[in-house]
Amino acid sequence: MDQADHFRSYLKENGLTFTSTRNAILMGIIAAKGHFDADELLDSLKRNGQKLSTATIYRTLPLFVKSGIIKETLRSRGRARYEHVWGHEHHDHLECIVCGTIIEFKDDELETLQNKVCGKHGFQPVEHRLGIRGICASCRKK
Amino acid sequence: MDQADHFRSYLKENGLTFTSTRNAILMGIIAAKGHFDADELLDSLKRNGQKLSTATIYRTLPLFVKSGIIKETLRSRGRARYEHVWGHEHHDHLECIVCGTIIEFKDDELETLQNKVCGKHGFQPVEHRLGIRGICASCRKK
DNA sequence: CTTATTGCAAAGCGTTTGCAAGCAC
DNA sequence: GTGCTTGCAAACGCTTTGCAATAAG
Repeated sequence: MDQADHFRSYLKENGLTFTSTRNAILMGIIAAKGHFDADELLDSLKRNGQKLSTATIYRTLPLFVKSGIIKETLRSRGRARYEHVWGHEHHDHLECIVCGTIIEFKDDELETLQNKVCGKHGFQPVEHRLGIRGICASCRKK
Repeated sequence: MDQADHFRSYLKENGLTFTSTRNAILMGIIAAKGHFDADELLDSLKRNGQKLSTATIYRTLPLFVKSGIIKETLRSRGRARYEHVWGHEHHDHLECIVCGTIIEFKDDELETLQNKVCGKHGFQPVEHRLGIRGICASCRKK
């Protein structure tokens, strides 16, 4: 089952409809390949000739989050950011404070250790966000 | 040197003044013992009879951040949250999505591992934020 | 006197919502 | 038809800013 099907069933289960607008938004999410915010998504869809209002974007994004297609990540410059998770492995971020580049990484040991910490506190993790800010390799050279 | 002295010198170095209003805000930060947001800080100071406007709070908090007295943490419910770091050890957060409780923890292994990951990418970390959201022990029992 | 600080009110900005029109089933 | 969707514009909530008054050195 691909993500369009998955989204469709999520909607059906909740008495909602898979409209062409929602399909267009899904295409936009896929096209974003990774991270985006509401405004970027809206722009990219409009540039492709899609008729769309901000209200619709803001009303639709939570549906994609609830269905597990995307998830919210750390906000940046005052805006909520989203990450396409369907078909993408979980990863964390290194964010360069000089050039703004975001490096994605995944470290199993780190994940394991986090779960261990949760266990110590009787805490059942649902999701985590790890963002490390610093200076990337190429900016350090300069 | 205590934090009031430290803040005072930070201000002096930047041609700014240590006013009684700023002193009151510092007292409020200390009294908050841990985490707070602009609104909570404003309220607590006003309750104690301090005359203070929102504009001043918002203009002053960045000074405390830059001087290293406090730092911004993950926002919650749309508000920027701050954490008193002067004299407090670094720690990360477990945030319960049911009751909202924030559990602080510190894990050296986790820190070490994070630095190792940074090393792998030639990345020089400046700060990191790890927030794990999930369900706390007491909410799980219910 | 000169420069920084404060309060007020208004503006900003991302996000949300009420309402009426438009679609899907 | 009934109920979900959409766009528009207005509302919202947190944060920022312009301006004039005030305080500090």
